[in-house]
Amino acid sequence: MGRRPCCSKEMNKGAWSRDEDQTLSKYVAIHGEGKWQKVAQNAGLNRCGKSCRQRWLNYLKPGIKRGDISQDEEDMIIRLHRLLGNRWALIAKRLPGRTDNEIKNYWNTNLSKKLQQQQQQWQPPPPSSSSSHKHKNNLTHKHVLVAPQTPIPRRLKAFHYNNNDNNNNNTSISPCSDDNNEEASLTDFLIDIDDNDDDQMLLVTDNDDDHRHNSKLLEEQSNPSSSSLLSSSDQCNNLFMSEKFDPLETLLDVELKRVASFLGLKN
DNA sequence: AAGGGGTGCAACCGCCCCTGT
DNA sequence: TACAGGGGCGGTTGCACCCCT
Repeated sequence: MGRRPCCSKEMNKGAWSRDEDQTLSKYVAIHGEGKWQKVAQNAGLNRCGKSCRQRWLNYLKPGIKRGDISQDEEDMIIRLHRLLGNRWALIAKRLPGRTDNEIKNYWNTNLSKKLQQQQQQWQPPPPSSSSSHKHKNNLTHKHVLVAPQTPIPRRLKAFHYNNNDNNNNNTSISPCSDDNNEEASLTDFLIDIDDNDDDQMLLVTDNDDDHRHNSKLLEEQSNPSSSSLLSSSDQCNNLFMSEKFDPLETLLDVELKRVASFLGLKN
């Protein structure tokens, strides 16, 4: 017994015509988004509901930007991808007007190639260096791309809060996964490209100050009234149960401040 | 001019999660 | 609690276009 296809074979497929775009745009403008199966039916589009949704969200929705990804946006994509892996929807949320599909395509066609090139070309600068080093394709070594070393579980539900050593404040937070074999620490991917002038690229480890700083931020946000008296499992549960707390969002906020600083942006 | 290979990107596919019943 | 359907998401495909020979 195979899976039932979501669309009949008689549905239109392939590129959308201008008429179809107009029909869909008009319908959504009047009735709003959602209920995509009904959109397809009621608007008279011989298209799968999913196809309508994708067309609207990726191309027709007002405010969508097309092409010309700026250097700043590229830097942001690189940093976010390092943080999140292939979670394009989350990355897209941080880039106004950009869609997950566009970012995914941009990564696959441009950035992944740069990654490969840089892994071949980049060599660590001498320790005493005080300026950025230009490489081919005009990237400084500050822009070195680093792929996640461990795949992130496709969807995270919560984070484990590990308090390994209370005396040493050696705490860490890692994602909880449905599949223990896939468990990975999000902070494993936090690679800090030094903003200082010493041009050192640092791998953030469980013992790193930045990591502890991020973990502390997570801890404080999840439980402002000091969680130090709670057990690890209680703290994990608190993170999980808090409606307002989104671990990835929080890590993103921390990371975005660093990116803004890195790019010299004030806001 | 032709055709073969490479590239970019729109769109499809299928898995997973959430929600309603 | 179990199930079904819809929606969200990431991976993959297929095609149009471009460039090179």
